[in-house]
Amino acid sequence: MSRQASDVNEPRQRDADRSQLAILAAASGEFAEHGLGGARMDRIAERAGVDKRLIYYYFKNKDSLFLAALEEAYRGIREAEQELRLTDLPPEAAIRRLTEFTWNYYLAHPEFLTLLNSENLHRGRHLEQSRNAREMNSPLVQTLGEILERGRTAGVFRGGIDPVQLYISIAGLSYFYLSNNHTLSAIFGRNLMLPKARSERLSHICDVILGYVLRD
Amino acid sequence: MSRQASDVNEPRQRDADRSQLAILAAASGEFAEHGLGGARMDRIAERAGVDKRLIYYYFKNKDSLFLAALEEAYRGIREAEQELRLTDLPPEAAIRRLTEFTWNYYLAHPEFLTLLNSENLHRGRHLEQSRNAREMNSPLVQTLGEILERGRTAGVFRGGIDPVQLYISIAGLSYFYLSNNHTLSAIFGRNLMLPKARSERLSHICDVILGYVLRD
DNA sequence: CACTCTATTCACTAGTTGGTGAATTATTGC
DNA sequence: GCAATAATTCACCAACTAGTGAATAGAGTG
Repeated sequence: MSRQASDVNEPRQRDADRSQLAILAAASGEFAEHGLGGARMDRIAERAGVDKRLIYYYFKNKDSLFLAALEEAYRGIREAEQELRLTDLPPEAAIRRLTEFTWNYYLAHPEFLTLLNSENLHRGRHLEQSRNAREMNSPLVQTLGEILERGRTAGVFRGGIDPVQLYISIAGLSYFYLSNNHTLSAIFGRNLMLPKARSERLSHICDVILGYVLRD
Repeated sequence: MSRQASDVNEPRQRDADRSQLAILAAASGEFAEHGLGGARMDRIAERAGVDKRLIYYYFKNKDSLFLAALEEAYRGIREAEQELRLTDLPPEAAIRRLTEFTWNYYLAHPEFLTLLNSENLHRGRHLEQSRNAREMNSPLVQTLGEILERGRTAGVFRGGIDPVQLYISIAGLSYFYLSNNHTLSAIFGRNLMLPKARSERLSHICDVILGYVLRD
């Protein structure tokens, strides 16, 4: 951001970068736990160990802070996805890996799910103002398209699959289970977060997705 | 609730039933639009055309009101599902019908989705206190189990399908697309709510689900 | 018609809540 | 070492917000 961290580890009193990062992390947690409406600026300040005024100094207001947290969340998952190196894998392995990764990432980052839910509750009005939202996410669709094309020409995948539809399905099968696990566990009377239930879910998802893309 | 409506249509000044229903409907809308934290009791009163005090008279407090709205939402979808008469249909047609119904119901009742999202944000703490949540939803799992069994013995479905997993997948494929349509539309740079996109989605979902349940 | 109960309204508050003006201190460039 | 600038703190507020006490007015009953 503004200044480079010095290589010596002397405890600095002032550190713009660290403050901003602390605020962003605190905001992520707070927004994820309480939603945009339920999040409290005072609480974010406290969590970040920073005076509340500083939040407004670096991030204009609550909505801008929310957008910053949201963009950071997308950056996180897309960065992790890039590291999968799906283009180096055979088509079927690539799809399986993406599916498993998506499940595991959501599982490890529940704040990503609730952040997205909040943004959708507000009709995507924050993301609308973000100019780098689309370009941050388009590589994924392109990679997926290439995998599908490779699979099709190799004769292992069926043709005519829309990469966007497929990605939404891969994501949705994990997302819904994890995001709604409390209501689902309640209405079905069984704890869906037990290790056994979770592994059964992942294998079910893989069955569904691979059963769809693979040529019969 | 407390009193029967008279069969004549004279405009009554006082009507406990009508007030409660109006409050519940207004609460549903308000909670769905703003979430639990963002919902305003004053606004609910205004939407219901009722003094705010009346809300507390009939529904203790905000949380109880939210639970009431939530239970009402579940009652709505489960009631509609019962009317599908899935047990009268051949297995494949039944699954297709349930899948299409789920999509269409979510599409027509977006408040159902956001209400559930809110409840999950709050870790299902309202639904936990509801003692009729499970029994309201169990018939669906039973029906689905019967359909799967019929399909399997008829040789058209594969075996070993968990009805809960399948229902979560059927629901999830529609839910995620519709609930997160704003962020998805933004990051993929294409309007997912256009009629063409919607019909493509439904047909994709049917392909995925039926491709999974049908024996190869 | 009076009486009782229920439905509804009115006035009010204690505690928040997002946001800000202005002072203050550390850091950095000169 | 001295300005200038950036980072941080402090005190404060107007608008809200869930919730309540108490008064009031219909509706059914005898």
